[in-house]
Amino acid sequence: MAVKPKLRLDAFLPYRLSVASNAVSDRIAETYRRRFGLKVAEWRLLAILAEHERLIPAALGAITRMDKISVSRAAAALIGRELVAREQHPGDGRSHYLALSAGGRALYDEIAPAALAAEAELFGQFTLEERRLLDTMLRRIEAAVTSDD
Amino acid sequence: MAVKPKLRLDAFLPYRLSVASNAVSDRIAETYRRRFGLKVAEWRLLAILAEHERLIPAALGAITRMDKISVSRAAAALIGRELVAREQHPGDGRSHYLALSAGGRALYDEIAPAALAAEAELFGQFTLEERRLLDTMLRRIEAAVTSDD
DNA sequence: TGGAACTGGTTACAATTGAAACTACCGAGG
DNA sequence: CCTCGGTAGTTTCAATTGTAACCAGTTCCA
Repeated sequence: MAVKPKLRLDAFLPYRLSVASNAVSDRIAETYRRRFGLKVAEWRLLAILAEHERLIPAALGAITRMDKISVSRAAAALIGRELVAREQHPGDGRSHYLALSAGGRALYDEIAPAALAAEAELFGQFTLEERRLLDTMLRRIEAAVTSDD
Repeated sequence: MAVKPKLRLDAFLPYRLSVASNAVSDRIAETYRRRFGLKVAEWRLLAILAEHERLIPAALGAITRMDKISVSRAAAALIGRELVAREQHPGDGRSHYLALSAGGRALYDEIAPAALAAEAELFGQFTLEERRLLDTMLRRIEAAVTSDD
């Protein structure tokens, strides 16, 4: 007869994942907020725009897995602080490009080391090998969720 | 000269962790909500109370890592549906015990297999060994965050 | 024993977030 | 062309969440 697997919340992987992730997010969000006045969503757009020259909001959403409302709001906040600029989209009048301003680039250059330092503090206990493994596992989990929905 | 580590959001572990965790949480939360009308916080209290006979709200908070307001609200919802009952606390008049009612137990018995099935669907691709490794890594991350704050 | 400081839990209000409707625009088919 | 279905992004309104104040009740110590 099959063993009936018993549920224990403490050993329930979705729970463990959530607790660990929230702990990390809270900690890092606090850094962004206190030191730079940015929310996580805003920081993500900044980071992606730093890697991409210019993008339309939909592309930002696809890359960061944020829904379009969140992108819209985060972008509005960044534009309000003149960290990001809007540019006309030549091909499609409904959309527009977003790109870092000089100030946005400067802020990013300041945050990036802080972000890497925070990561190092939290994940420094892991070997490079372990980090790679964790990265791979997290991507596999993501794939499992998004595959069939 | 040292290599200057460059930040790429896609490879940034806190980001990967957050994306994976949110994907899993969203998926599972949807199950609880649609099928049982429970929010994640309520489900957590239910699960812990199923393992513990009776607990005071503060203990529930400590175990589930929820703050006392969330515990209070989730408990109120469960009591409203008569899934959980309040019992007097003999020693301290400010507090009280919470315990599953018969209905709460019955609902839990129904949800537990669904939760395990959801876990199996998302993490079934991992070997037992890998799951143990993931669990350990997540606990190490948690410890790193909570150690020095 | 009688405050003063503290703790557990709840409540009230503000800020954040999410869902649905809306506006402006595009693009295909008649 | 010109309408109709669809898409990009924004706005509005409601629900959720977080923060701060609050009310017992308890503890400590004069």
